[in-house]
Amino acid sequence: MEQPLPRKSGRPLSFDRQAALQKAMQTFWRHGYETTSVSDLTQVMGITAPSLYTAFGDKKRLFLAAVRLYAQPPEDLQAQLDAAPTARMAVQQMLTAAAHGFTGEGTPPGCLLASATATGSTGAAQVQAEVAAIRRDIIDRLTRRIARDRLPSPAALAAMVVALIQGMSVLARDGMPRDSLLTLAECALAGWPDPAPQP
Amino acid sequence: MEQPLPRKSGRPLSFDRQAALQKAMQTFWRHGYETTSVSDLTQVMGITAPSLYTAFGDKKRLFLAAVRLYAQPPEDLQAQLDAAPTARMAVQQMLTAAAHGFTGEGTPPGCLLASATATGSTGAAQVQAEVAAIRRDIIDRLTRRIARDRLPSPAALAAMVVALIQGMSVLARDGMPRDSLLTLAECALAGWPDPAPQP
DNA sequence: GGCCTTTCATATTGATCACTATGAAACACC
DNA sequence: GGTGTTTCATAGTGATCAATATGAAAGGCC
Repeated sequence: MEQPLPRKSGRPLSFDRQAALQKAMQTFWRHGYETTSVSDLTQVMGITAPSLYTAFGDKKRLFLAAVRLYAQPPEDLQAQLDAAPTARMAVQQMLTAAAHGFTGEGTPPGCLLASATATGSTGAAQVQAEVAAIRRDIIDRLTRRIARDRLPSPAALAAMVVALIQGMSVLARDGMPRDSLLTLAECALAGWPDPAPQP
Repeated sequence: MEQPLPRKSGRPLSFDRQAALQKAMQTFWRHGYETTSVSDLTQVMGITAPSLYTAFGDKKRLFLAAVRLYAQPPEDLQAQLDAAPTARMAVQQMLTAAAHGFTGEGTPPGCLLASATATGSTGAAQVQAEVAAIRRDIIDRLTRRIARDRLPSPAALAAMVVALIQGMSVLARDGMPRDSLLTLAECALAGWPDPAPQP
């Protein structure tokens, strides 16, 4: 995190920085990056605009901090992929987690990464690119995991899984219930290719 | 269309209404609903704000007109589904068309329906709902076509296909080339269930 | 040409946008 | 208590938002 080092002196923060970031994340999650105003953020975070700017820099940096809070760290995903006995089970785990995460009771529907920067003005191109890089990283790691199992066309399979997850976010936002998303994922996994015979 | 009937008298329109709507659609397609300003629209449509408002009502109605211009009319989709020899081939047709449509040379990447209202402020809820209704209609029609082939869990299969298409839009926006999207779709279709034996 | 209807270009509306200048207030340290 | 540092609340910055008021201009119809 780029969290500034704790000051040696001066008036202390009057709010919980992490809790405020959590609130900001949920708001970006529900309403998107550009379609969330700083006024929305200060209201939900319970702080004033100057406090927001001194604590987080600006709206863009606050969003990126929210993304880092939302997204699973790359090393965690890698550990999950490595720990899974097969690529198929790793994918099943990812799909199930997505179905649950996109339909949480206390959280907005869908996936922050899928929706928050789905569109934007030209000024938001950099933020969009950073989120796209996260998706690419996920596809790359999943591709390598699938290749380890010697399945055919691992890159296409990995891209298919990520596309499916991002699309599940759209349907979740449309109101599709968790059960439907889970059976949907089950259907997709039913067609997963059989492992190649070991030499 | 809610296009107003041609006036009997008065000063004629000085611009091509359909061409202007086409330009507006492309802009909403690239930059989204709320993240496209009326100023952006007038600039790209080559008309002034009062002309836009007299010709299209307001920003919301202009967007909905752009959506109707973009989206395949329901009866066209139904005709395609009915004409396809199997549900599998209908799905293959949809996925291929998506891969091509999301990576057109002269058009923005991705799918207008998938991205333009992916997020938004509370004031855009109605517009989001109208786009969601289009997706639901597609899922419903595809479900019935799959059920006609007596495949297992047609609703889940249909939802999976639509999710995949919406996710392909995300990857297309990330810059994924057409070939990759096509092989991705091929992978998904490889797992399509076999038709049940005819009684 | 004169009348009616509609669209035109110009200029603006109040609201909201992201962001900040200002000075008082709250802590650590001496 | 005094000093230095940082955050606080208040208020406001110019820019841009969606949407319009205004009156001139352009056509059909008589």
